[in-house]
Formats: sequence, structure tokens, C-alpha cells
Amino acid sequence: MTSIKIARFQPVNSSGNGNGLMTEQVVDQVRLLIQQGKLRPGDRIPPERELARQLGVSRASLRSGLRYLGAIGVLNSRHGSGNFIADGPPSLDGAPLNMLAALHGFTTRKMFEARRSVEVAVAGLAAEHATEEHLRIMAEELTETYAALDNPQEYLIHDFGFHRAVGVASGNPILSSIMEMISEVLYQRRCKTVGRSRDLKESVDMHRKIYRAIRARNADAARAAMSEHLMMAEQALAAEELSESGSDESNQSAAT
Amino acid sequence: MTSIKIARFQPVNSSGNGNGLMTEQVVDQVRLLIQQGKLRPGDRIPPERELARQLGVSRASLRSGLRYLGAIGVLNSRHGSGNFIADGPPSLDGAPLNMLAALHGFTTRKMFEARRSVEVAVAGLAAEHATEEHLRIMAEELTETYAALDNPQEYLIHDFGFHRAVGVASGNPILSSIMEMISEVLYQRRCKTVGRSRDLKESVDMHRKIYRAIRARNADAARAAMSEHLMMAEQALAAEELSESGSDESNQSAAT
DNA sequence: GAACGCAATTGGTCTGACCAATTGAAAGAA
DNA sequence: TTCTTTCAATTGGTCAGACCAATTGCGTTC
Repeated sequence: MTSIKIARFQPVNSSGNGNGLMTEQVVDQVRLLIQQGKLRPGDRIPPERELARQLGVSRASLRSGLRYLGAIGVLNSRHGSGNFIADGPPSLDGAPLNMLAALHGFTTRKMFEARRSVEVAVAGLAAEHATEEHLRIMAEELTETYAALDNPQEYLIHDFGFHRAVGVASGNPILSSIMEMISEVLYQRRCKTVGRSRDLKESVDMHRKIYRAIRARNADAARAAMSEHLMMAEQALAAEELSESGSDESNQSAAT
Repeated sequence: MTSIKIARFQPVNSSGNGNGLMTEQVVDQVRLLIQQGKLRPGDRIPPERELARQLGVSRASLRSGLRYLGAIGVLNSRHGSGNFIADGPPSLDGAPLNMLAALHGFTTRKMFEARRSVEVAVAGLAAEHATEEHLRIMAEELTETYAALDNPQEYLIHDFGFHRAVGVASGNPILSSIMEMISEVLYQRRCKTVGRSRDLKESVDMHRKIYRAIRARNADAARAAMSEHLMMAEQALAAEELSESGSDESNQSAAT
């Protein structure tokens, strides 16, 4: 019965954490650094081995914390290079919503309802806040969408690109992030059926209508156009999925 | 006896975040089990040592994957007991949004704008879809809020409880989850200042107005009342924060 | 000067051990 | 019997050190 004794006890309770879990200490410390402005988007954080020593935790625990930060989209790891604070525009990962959808059986219909609710509001804000640059990007996506009418995959990219541009133009990064989170999940579902779409022209015409309403600073018209557009898109998707009946019906749950 | 068999094979790759290969396999396998219905909310997954052996990865890598699933709210770990698939109502964790807020310096104003956009839509849907049971819960929270007018902390709980009830009544769990995610962040900020509030009575009166509009199935009135309510709440919070100027100003970033 | 190659840096994984919370069955008391 | 106490097995949490793999930068070579 030889026992390899390793004495250790870490007095790292410096900055107001109430829990005793090492991995959460790591998250708290990094969050503190971010909130204090010592870590900014794009910054590289110290190497794991060094940071682990500084925080007084093992590298495994440190990596647990970093993994959490990565999971919620705050951190990007590059093998051989380092760990970096996420840069670029604020973004909520769609994976959590996707997983929730799988767990609770969200229907495509409910997802579209959520998307419409958010995007209608976003369109209204865009009409109020869009800058000339925002309008330019929207117009560009619009053009690209028209140009891709005979290429469903490419079309879909610019379709969502337009909606993303509207989100940015709203001037509210929170709503924009939420919008993209929902769109991301629907985009994945859409990719499987877009080949059978036949109303692409009609859809992009409505994009144009939305764009014009925003450019005219007419919030009500922008909301109305977006609402109409997404309702029609939902019907189109439903029709496409219907034409594929028999291959996969994993998403219909009405359990309360 | 519930040995969950898991075949090792090609990744299905969904979210291209910076997770390692082994870790990603773990996440994908668990997601598969969920999507196939072999794991349901509340279920316990096999012990880590056993599951690691089944998947052919080390326990460390397995734990990386489980940590990711925990981060996005799919998994709950109970020390000494096991890992469980999240149960209860669908819920998006507010931590990612909170971290985004810290990273990009979201102002309370923008957060309120997002909250108002979502909740106005939610209120409209609630007016259309609320059941008698939903109305009962809303009424109950309303009563509790009135009863707690002299107890700010308790008041705040039922304040948000009412909004949550409206979210549930909307019949759309996606929107409801998003609404709570935003509210969670604002709730944390609100806790620090609620002691100085003096318009509580007025606020809960507006809750009553919203409730009546929903009960009357008047979606437009519900939206209008919610919009008005949240605009006033925002002004009240701004006033409270102003009265505290000088102690802590970590949240105002106007990226020049 | 450009292309190649090697070595240092750094994240990713593995192994095995020990710590800590939970659980349930065995032992003991009422 | 029935309840309480005790303790050992189970299981998640952490640690340590090693090695693998991708990246990067510098020095060599042509």
C-alpha cells in the first residue's frame, strides 16, 4: 500500500468566485480579463502550459475551461499556433439551438415562426438605421442572388447573405446574432431540398421589395414585406419537404 | 442492461468550430444518439470510463466532448452520480450572450432594444395561442408581483416570471428560449439597481394591461402594451444606473 | 533572392493515478 | 421489524507527465 502523496492546495480565490471547480475558475478568470479589456477580440492568449501555471491549475483543467469558452464561441483554437479570442462580428453559434431542436423536436414550422418574428423586427430597425454602406451591401447580395438563379447552391448562399445584410443594417448586433443563429439551423435543413425549388425568382423579387422599403426608410413597409416573404418561404419549404415524403421524417413532435 | 452501442466511423461534421478531431467525434456520436431518439431528456449516459472505451477514445478526450455538450446546455454533470441529458423546458444558456456582451461592449440600451423586439412579437403570439392554463399562470405571477411591491428582490423574480409566462404562452419554445436568454443577462444587471426603483407599481400595472390584452385575444393591443412597457422599463433602468454614476462604469463602449 | 528543411513552439491526445461527491447496501441500534 | 449509521463501490473532477501533430520561423541550400 504505497501511497504517492502529492500535497496541493490552491489559494487562487483572488477574484470573487464562489465555486470550487477549477474549470470554472478558468472561465471566470478569462471572463474577467475580457471584461477588464485586457483581452480583446483577435488577441492571442498565453500558451496553455504557461497560463495553467499562472492560474495554478493543471493543463487538463485549463483546457476544460478553454473548451467551454470555445463552445460558446468566445475562443478559437489553432493547432500549433495558439488560442485566440474570437474576432469578427458578434455571433452566436447555431449548434445549441440545433441540439435543442433535436432534443425537443422543434418543427420547421415553429422555427420559421421564430425566424419571422425576429426578422420582421430586424427589417423594421434596418429601415430606421441602415447606413449607405449597409444599403450597398444589401444591393450587392441582391445582385448576386439574381445572378445565381440557375444555381441553387449559390443562390442559397446569397439568399441568406441578403438576410444577414439586413441584420447588420439593423444596427443591433444582438438581434443580428440571434437572427443568424436561427437562420443557420434552417439553412442546414434547406440545403437538402433547395434543388427542387421553382419559385426562386419570386423570392428574390421580394428581397428587392424589402430592400426598397428599407432604402425608403419605410419601416412599416419593410416589416410587411419581410413578413410576407418569410411566410411564402415557409410555404415553399413545406412544399419541397412534402415532395420528399418517405425518405426522412424525424422532425414532428407534439409532446407537451 | 442499457448498453448503448456506438459504431465508430466517419464524422458528420456540422458546426465547424475549433474542436479537435476526437472531441468532435464524441459530440457527433452523442448528437446522433439524441437525434435517433436513443437518448432522451433526463436520461443518464454511460459512465465516462465505459463510454470512453466504447468510443475508442481516452477519457480525457471524452470529457472534452462532454464538456462541450455541457457548455451548450445539452448535458448536466452530477459529481458522483453521472452525466444526464438536460431535461425540463428547452432553454438557451445566457452565458454566451453575456460573454458576447462583454467582448463587444453591448450597451444596455441595445440589449433592451433586442428584448423589446422579441417580446413584442412574443406578446402578439401569446394573444393568439395562449391556453387557459397559460392565462392562469400569468395571472398568478401578476398577483405575486403586486404582493411583492415592497420587496424589490421578490418583485423582480415575479416580474421576470410574468414575462416568462408570456413567453411560454406564445406556444413557440424557440422564441421563448431566446427571450429568456436575453432577459437573463438584463436580469443580472437589474439586480444591482432594483433597490432604487420607485415606479414598481406603474410597471406591474402595465403587466396587467398586457395580460388583459392577451386574455382578450387582442394581438395588436398586446404588442403595443408590451412595447410601451419595455420602453418605460428601459428608461427606468437608465435612470437607476444614472443615479449610481461613479461607482462602476464597465459597460459603455462606443468603439470609436 | 527563393525554395527547402529542420527545430522550436504550441495545441491535441493518451495513460494512469488520486481526489471528492453520491449512492446504496450492510451493519448496528431502537 | 424499522430506522439510523457506516462504509465501500461507483462515478465525475483533477492532476501529472509523456508523446503526437500542426504551425511557425529561421537557417541552409541552391
